[in-house]
Amino acid sequence: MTDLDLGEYLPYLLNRAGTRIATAFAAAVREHGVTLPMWRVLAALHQREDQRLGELAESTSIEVSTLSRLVGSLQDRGLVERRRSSGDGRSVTVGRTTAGRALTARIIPLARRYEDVALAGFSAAEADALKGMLRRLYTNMAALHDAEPVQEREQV
Amino acid sequence: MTDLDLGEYLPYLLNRAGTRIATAFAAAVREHGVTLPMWRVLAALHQREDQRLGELAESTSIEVSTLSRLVGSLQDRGLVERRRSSGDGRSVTVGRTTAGRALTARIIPLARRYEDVALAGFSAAEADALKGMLRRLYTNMAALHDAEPVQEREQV
DNA sequence: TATTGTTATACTCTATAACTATA
DNA sequence: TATAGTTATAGAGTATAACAATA
Repeated sequence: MTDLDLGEYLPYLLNRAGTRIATAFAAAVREHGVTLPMWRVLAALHQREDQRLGELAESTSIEVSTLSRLVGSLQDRGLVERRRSSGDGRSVTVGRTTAGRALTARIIPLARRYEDVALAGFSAAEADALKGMLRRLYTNMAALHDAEPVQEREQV
Repeated sequence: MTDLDLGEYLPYLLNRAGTRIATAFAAAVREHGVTLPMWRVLAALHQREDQRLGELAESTSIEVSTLSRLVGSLQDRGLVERRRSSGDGRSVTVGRTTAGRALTARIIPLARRYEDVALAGFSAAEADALKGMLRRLYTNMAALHDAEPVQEREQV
C-alpha cells in the first residue's frame, strides 16, 4: 500500500515555498511597473548581457513562444531591445536599454531583501547547503527535461 | 555596489528547480487526463478528506476564485463532489468521489517515482534537511503573505 | 531539411471586483 | 456588516502548431 504524506513530499514543499516567495515578490516588483516574469528576464540579462532568445528561454525557464511576447512587452516599455545577431541571421539578441539597466539596479536591493526574509534564521552553511541541493535537484531532472514521461511501472 | 549572482540567488534556484520538476510531472499526469493543479487538489484531499473550499485553497496554494472553477472541472470529470456543509450554510465541503480516489491511487506511485528522480544521489539525511529547510522557508514568508510589500529602504 | 524566432489559437491561472447566500 | 463561495472580466503564461527567414 503506497501512500503519500504531503508534509514530507518534496514537490509539494517546493511548490508551496516557491509560490509563497513568488507571490510576495511579484507584488513588490509590480510597484516598479513590471511582472515577475519580466523581472526574471531583466535579472537574467543582468547576469549575462545580450543573450539570444533561445539562451534566454533556457536561463529564465520560460517557454520560447511566451518569452518572445514577453520580450515584446519589455521592448514596448523601453527596457530591452532586439538586435539581429551579426553571425547567424536567424537569431535575435536581446539586451537591456539604459532604462532597463537602471530599473534592474533599483529592483536588486529589493530582491536581496526578500531573500533575506526567506532565509531568516538560516546559518550561512545551511543557506549554502540548501542552494547546493536545489542545484543538484535541477540537474537530476535534466534527463527528464524535454524527454518522455517516466515509464509506468509494469503491474506484477 | 549591490549586485546579484543568480547562481547563488535562492528565489532563482527555487523557481528553476520547481519549474523543471513541475513541467516534467505535469506531462506525466496529463496522461491520466488531469492538469497539475487538478492533481494538487486530489493530493490535498488524499492528505485530508473533505475540506472546505477555503481550507483547500490554503493547502494547495491556489487562489480561491481559481480553485472554485478548478473544483468545477474536477466535478465535471466526476472526480470530486461539492456538499453543502452541515454546520455553516455558507461554506462548501469538497470531497473525492470513488473515481477520484481511484485516480489518486493510480497517480501516487508515479509521484513517488518523480520524487525519487529529483532526489537521486541524496542521502536520507540530506533529503530530510532539504525538506525541513523548505518548510522553514515557507514559515518565514508567512509574515509577508497577505501583507504589505517589504518597505523600500530609505536612501541615506 | 533543420533551426531560430514569431504569431495564432485555445486553454489555464491570476487578480480584482461584483454578486449571492448565509451568519 | 462580515464571511464563504461563485462568477465575470481582463491580463499573463502555457502548449501546439503553423509560419517566415535563414542556414
